[in-house]
Amino acid sequence: MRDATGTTERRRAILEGAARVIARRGVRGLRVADLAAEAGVSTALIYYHFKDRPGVLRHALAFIGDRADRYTATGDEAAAPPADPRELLERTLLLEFQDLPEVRENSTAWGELRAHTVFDPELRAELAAAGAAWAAEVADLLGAACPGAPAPAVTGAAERLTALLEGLSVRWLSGLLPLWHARDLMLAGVRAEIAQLGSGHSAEFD
Amino acid sequence: MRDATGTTERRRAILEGAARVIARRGVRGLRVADLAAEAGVSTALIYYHFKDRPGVLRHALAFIGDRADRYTATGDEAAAPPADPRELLERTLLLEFQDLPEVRENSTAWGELRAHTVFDPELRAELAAAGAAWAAEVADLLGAACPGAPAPAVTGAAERLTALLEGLSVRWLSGLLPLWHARDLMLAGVRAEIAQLGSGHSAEFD
DNA sequence: GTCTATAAAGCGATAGAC
DNA sequence: GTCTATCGCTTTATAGAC
Repeated sequence: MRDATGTTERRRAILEGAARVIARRGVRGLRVADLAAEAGVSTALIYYHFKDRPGVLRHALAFIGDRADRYTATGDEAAAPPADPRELLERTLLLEFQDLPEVRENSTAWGELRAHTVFDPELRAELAAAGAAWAAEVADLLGAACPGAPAPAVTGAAERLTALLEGLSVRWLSGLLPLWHARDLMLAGVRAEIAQLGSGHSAEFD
Repeated sequence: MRDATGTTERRRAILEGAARVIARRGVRGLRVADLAAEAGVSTALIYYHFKDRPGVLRHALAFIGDRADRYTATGDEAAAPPADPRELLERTLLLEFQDLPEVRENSTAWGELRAHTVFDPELRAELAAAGAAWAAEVADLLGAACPGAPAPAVTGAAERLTALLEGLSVRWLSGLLPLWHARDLMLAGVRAEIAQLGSGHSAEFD
């Protein structure tokens, strides 16, 4: 029995365990034996399904990326009324600042993926693609919030907001910044960028 | 023979090697044997000088932190004329975006330290202290650039700028963002924050 | 597909000579 | 202070039974 992504249930259980172990110990702290214990299987089964440790990592990070897409996308159908574009943007960005296991797992894994790519370019392509998609989504929302702003300025602002988000996220996850403070700083950052875009000067060029 | 910091030359050579290895493989990728090869000494000598692997890491990170202070501080005496506060701020922040071995080593180690603290709080205190000092320095420069701005708004803007800097830095170091683009985005971020501070609205509160 | 058992390698750390 | 040699634990990965 396979689900939509072609993943058997056993494989899925292992990948869910991997997400939990990565959130707890990091990508580089993941031990195959720990993962086996977490998922309630033998180490041999993990090698059977994923070939080797890098294989586990690749699939786990893809799995985590899919999950993130899903909870990002459900902003549409869920909760509150249409709302204005700015509020929609703020709500989307704040989705990353919630003290829920799934959000922590995704954010932690994402940060790990970035940090790991500094030393090992192997996953760079996937990271670039996912990051570009995410920045484009933010740019769309931002463009809707600032109808008159020139496109390059909007793109730049979106890149800054996603970079800011990750800078704040790692501070929160490492216990250096309380969650509420991270959220406040994120919101203020959005407002500063929107004000700049609305003022008619491009933030990108002199 | 000891230098000003009480470090023998041999110890210093090992720590410089550690900075290089950390820049190449990360804090968690540092192997004592690799470091020994890099520094041209035996592994035993490393244990003789630094007791164990965490000891190497502690001293290496302190060493790297000192070096960073030094090149941050030399902005005063060096190069160009007094310059206005905004330009001084911009120059200070852009110091972190240079393709020089020492800067790469420092930025890489700093990012590693942050990422590592997500999973191991052991170094959290040092990280918090260094981060707070850095944010305060940025806040001072920012305050000088925006004389009328309320202190809490300046503090918040400084926190965002340091978070943005690290978010951009990791993208640069992982090869996802060309250096010039990271620099442009950083400058635009500074300008957006300054514009917001100058406009009279606090970015921190509604 | 899944397990138990184990080989093989990696790595931190120490002993002891010089 | 510095080296060579090695110990012992941890971790990846495979063999082979079921």
